[in-house]
Amino acid sequence: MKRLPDTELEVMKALWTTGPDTPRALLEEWLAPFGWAANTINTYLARLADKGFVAVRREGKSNLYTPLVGRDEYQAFDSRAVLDRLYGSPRNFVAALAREGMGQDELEELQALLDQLNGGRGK
Amino acid sequence: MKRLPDTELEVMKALWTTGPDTPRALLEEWLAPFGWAANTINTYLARLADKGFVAVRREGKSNLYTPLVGRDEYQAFDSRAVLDRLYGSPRNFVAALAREGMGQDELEELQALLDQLNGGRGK
DNA sequence: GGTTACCTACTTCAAGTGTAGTATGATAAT
DNA sequence: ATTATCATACTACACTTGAAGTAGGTAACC
Repeated sequence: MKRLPDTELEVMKALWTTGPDTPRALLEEWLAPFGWAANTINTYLARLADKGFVAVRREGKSNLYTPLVGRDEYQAFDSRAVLDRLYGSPRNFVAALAREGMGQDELEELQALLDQLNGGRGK
Repeated sequence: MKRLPDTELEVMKALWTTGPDTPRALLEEWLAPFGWAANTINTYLARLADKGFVAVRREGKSNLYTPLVGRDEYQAFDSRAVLDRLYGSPRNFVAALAREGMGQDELEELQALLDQLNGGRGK
């Protein structure tokens, strides 16, 4: 797997949220804020298809694109790539966030998750 | 600040580790594993200089490059960019790592950091 | 049944990245 | 001085990414 560029990732995020969908619907329902031309979405979807991230199927007059890589799967891959690239360990990553000023809410959320990850394993 | 491409980041990592240094020394001492041609380093350093990440100074017969952006500073910026791009919160990022299989050691390190971040704040 | 509207496939184009070659000037070695 | 060496600045070039334009098919419209 390879890391996706920003724009393609945005399209994937839309697909992960909505499930299989047409370019037009994606643009109107999820990607409107980017202000892309209709064709632009098609370009990104074609590239994602090339890379094997989505499948294309003809559905009536439009194409229907289906994600082939799940959000969880991609995140698992990407998060590890992030560490390898610059941080080395989860600890260093979170330390960097802390320096930048992690919100109190974020900190608590994280703590809760850690408790769960550890507690789940039974001490 | 903008996120750096992989190769430029590798050069910055070398500079962060070694401090101000010449291209040749960087290549031989830190970047040899990449097998780059000598000129390649120069290109990356020139690009980093353009972007304001390093300063150049003439030192005898060679150039000496000094990092202008600190590792901590860059990491603080980058880590937040990572969240914005895909995860939304530290929690989600760590959850992704956990799915991918975080090591026991990594987990403990992280837990210790969290204790410290929280404990330091009293309570 | 020609025009309109929409859709996709293909092409384009500029900027950024990965990687290095060439030209040129200074230095060191004969 | 002449030549071999090395460092730097500039140039090159293929590939990727961000963004969209164009061409050509099908369906709907009147």
